[in-house]
Amino acid sequence: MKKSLADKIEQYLKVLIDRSDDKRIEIQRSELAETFSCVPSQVTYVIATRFTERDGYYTESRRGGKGYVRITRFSMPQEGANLSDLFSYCDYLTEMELLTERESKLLTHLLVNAFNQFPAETREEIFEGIKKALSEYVKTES
Amino acid sequence: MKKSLADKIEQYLKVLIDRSDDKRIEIQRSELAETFSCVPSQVTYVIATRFTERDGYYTESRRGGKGYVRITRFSMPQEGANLSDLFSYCDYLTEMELLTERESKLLTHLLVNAFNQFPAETREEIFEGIKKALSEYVKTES
DNA sequence: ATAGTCAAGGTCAAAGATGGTCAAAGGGTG
DNA sequence: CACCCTTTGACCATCTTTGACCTTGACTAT
Repeated sequence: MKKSLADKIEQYLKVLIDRSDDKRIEIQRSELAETFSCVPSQVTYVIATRFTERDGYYTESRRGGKGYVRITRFSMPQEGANLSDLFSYCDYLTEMELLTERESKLLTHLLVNAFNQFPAETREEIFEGIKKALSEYVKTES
Repeated sequence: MKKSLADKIEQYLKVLIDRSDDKRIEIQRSELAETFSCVPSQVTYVIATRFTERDGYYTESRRGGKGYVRITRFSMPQEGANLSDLFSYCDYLTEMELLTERESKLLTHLLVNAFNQFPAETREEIFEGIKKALSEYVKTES
């Protein structure tokens, strides 16, 4: 897939967050713009479209000298999904009104019942795949 | 019988999919149109008529800068039975009004995207499990 | 304290870049 | 000829990139 500038900046920031100790980074908008040779508002755009609460992030910022933008990931990272993780993710999506009660119930039913024949590690991989696909889905679907 | 442009584009895409690792390709509509010296909507036409769900393909796209069209083949000779089975089962449940359109779409997305890291046999088992759990679900839910 | 200056970040709308839709025109085949 | 599939193009929807203008906060000179 060809990556747009916005995609690249998004990825860059997500790697930074992954590497951070507390899933939180502070950047300077203009500095990042400089790094990617773009206008500062491009950074604002990326944050506005890819680091929303829906996506599991919240942001704070301060203007003026020594300003910053802080991004914190509050939802679970992609790795190591387990059943209860996915449950809370479903709950979360339901609260955000990205899934209906019924949809959440359907998913929950599947999660509990559909994969019992697999060993624990396989199930974990399955859950991980579902989680990723689910987060893609809610992004495009509302 | 003479091969139409649409036929050529179809063949071209199918070769690309065959060669791909995961039976999934991403193209740019306008670029492909350029390659075949035709209007972009020709590509849309080919995809709409020859890469349907019935044919065993699933497509997604994104507009705007660096947009793309992604085509996934889910129906490979050996494993196709199950996934397309599940698809038609979803369709069936939707027609019976046991699932909503949106629920069916959500499931379809998960089916196509969540399990690509697994080998075909595992996927088949997964689909089987899902099908069972799904049929239980709709029983309890009505 | 007060006001001025400058260095951030924010907003918003326009322009650019793709893909989608639909209906009309074109062409081949029975 | 009639029908169906193909080809085109005008217009639409969505996502990205850019830039002009606005707001805020820290620091400094008075």
